[in-house]
Amino acid sequence: MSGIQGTPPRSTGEVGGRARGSGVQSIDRAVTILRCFGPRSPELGISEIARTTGLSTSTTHRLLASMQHNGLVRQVAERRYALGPLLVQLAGSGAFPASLRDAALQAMRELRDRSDETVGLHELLASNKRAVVDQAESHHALRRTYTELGEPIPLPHGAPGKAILAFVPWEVSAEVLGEPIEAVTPATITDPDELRAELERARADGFAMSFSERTPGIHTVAAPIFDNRARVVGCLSISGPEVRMPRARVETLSIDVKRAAWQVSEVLGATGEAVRRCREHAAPSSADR
Amino acid sequence: MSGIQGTPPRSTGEVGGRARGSGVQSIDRAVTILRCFGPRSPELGISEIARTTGLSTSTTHRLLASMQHNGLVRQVAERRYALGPLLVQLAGSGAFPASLRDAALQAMRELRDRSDETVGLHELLASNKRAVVDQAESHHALRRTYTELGEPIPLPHGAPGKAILAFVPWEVSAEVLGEPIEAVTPATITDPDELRAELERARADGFAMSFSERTPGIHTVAAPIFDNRARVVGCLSISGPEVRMPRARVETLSIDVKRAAWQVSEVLGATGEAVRRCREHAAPSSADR
DNA sequence: AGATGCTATCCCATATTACGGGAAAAACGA
DNA sequence: TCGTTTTTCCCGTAATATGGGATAGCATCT
Repeated sequence: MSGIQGTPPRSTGEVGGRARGSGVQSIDRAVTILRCFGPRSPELGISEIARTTGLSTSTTHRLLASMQHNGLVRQVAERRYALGPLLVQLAGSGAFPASLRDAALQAMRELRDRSDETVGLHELLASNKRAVVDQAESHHALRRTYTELGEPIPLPHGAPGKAILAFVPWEVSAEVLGEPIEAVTPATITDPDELRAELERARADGFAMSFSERTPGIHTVAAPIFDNRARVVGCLSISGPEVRMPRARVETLSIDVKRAAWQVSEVLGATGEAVRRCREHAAPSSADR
Repeated sequence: MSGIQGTPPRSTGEVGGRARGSGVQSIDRAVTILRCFGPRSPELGISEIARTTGLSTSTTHRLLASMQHNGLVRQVAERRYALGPLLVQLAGSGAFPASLRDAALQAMRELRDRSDETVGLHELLASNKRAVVDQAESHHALRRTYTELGEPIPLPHGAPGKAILAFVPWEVSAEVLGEPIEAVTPATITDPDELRAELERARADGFAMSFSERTPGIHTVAAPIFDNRARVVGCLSISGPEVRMPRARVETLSIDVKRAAWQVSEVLGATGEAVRRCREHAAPSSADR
């Protein structure tokens, strides 16, 4: 700890505790610094940053100066730094997938190829319904095909709707659950309490299932997609005929859908923590109910 | 050009042509790479990046690997890179000024202190009107004071409205200009053609003036504020009594308002190029009119 | 007011880190 | 199939970034 020599050997790296070997130290460190900023601490001083990152103040100062020069951070006041305009610039530059469709395209293909069942992309509409916005069709002769692209569908019908409904803010789900549910197949869940329990389960598992609830003979798994503001924006689903989709397979596939949906969420800038917040806001804990 | 020696001295720096001395080379270079991505080229290969930045492919490869590791870029396909999720994450993390007010606060104070006249912050509403959302008052005994905070005001009335109207998409301004304009003072511009000419001028100059057009005895300069999607979101204004605000001073102050408004725009992530696009979209060139 | 931390900034000798060339490997196009 | 372009890997080199220390500016406590 004590500086005996003029210049002791530098620490071998390791700033934030992440694994070694990413290549360029300065970039790691710069990102570590950027990560210090958050909703809880939108502004930071140099030594504050130095302490949380474990860097020396000299280094922190130099990095910050360079980052400021490049617009990664800005000096919001004397001895006060905040995230810089470059980030918002790039985020809004149009270089990002403008639509959910673009963001999901690749993941959908992969998911379809892995399962060889039809993959659906569903989007939450402002009207608190959902619409199928894209599909990647299975190659089987007998397969699910979405003919109703863009058509608004009530959230309580089918796995995709349930996957979305489970993560929507509770004010919204309360509103949706307040209205009577039309039975479109014999298996449709019409009892609000039963649906509530189903949603609770979906929230815990991170996916929802449907066995002929909306279309007779079709079984579906769906997992939600989040954006960078921690809101559900839609979901991915795998659908197929009941002959190929017994409960066991549906449950197996749930792992793949979840992974794929999460992959899309990441592209949209979602973070684990953000989703946690979302989950909490969707289910007012038993405390305040 | 020919590699005579084993390792010739490295170029003295200078990647993108920007001035020297920012401090940390790797950060400069990383940002230069990030800047390569844009609406025109959302995906790039390594050698493509190396060519546009002037870096060697080795260096580019190493930097990219590190940036990918940190989420600054992502590999969208084999040999295809795009901007990474970290950017959207940080941009949406809530560490940014949530409101126009927050973003403008500092600039407003500075502008007020420099001019010692009342500075107003105006926001474009969805209803195609504007509202005063904040003010920094002059210290003079005789000064402009906004009493109507939050009140919707038609865009054709006064300098702030004109500054906004001049940069709004032309569909919108066409709609606003289609309706009759109520005269609220003798100086109000009610002739659509006259207003159109005025807007054209404001678009060219980057600011708008008003001499008792909305409130008798008050002269105002205003300059627009843009966001990271290149949309006008509002404007800053300086207002004062006519005795202190002859045309000459108004014109002088226009420089300060413009600078301050631009400063706010930058905080919101606006870029020069984005604003150029905005300007073009606001004024369909004589070609297509 | 004076004293005492704390923070930001600057400078410098040092060697660690990142550099670019070159070559192999892999993908692409013909 | 072969030639070309692009990506990846390795390595010796020195340029680059590093951390310590010193200075000066603030804020808080006594």
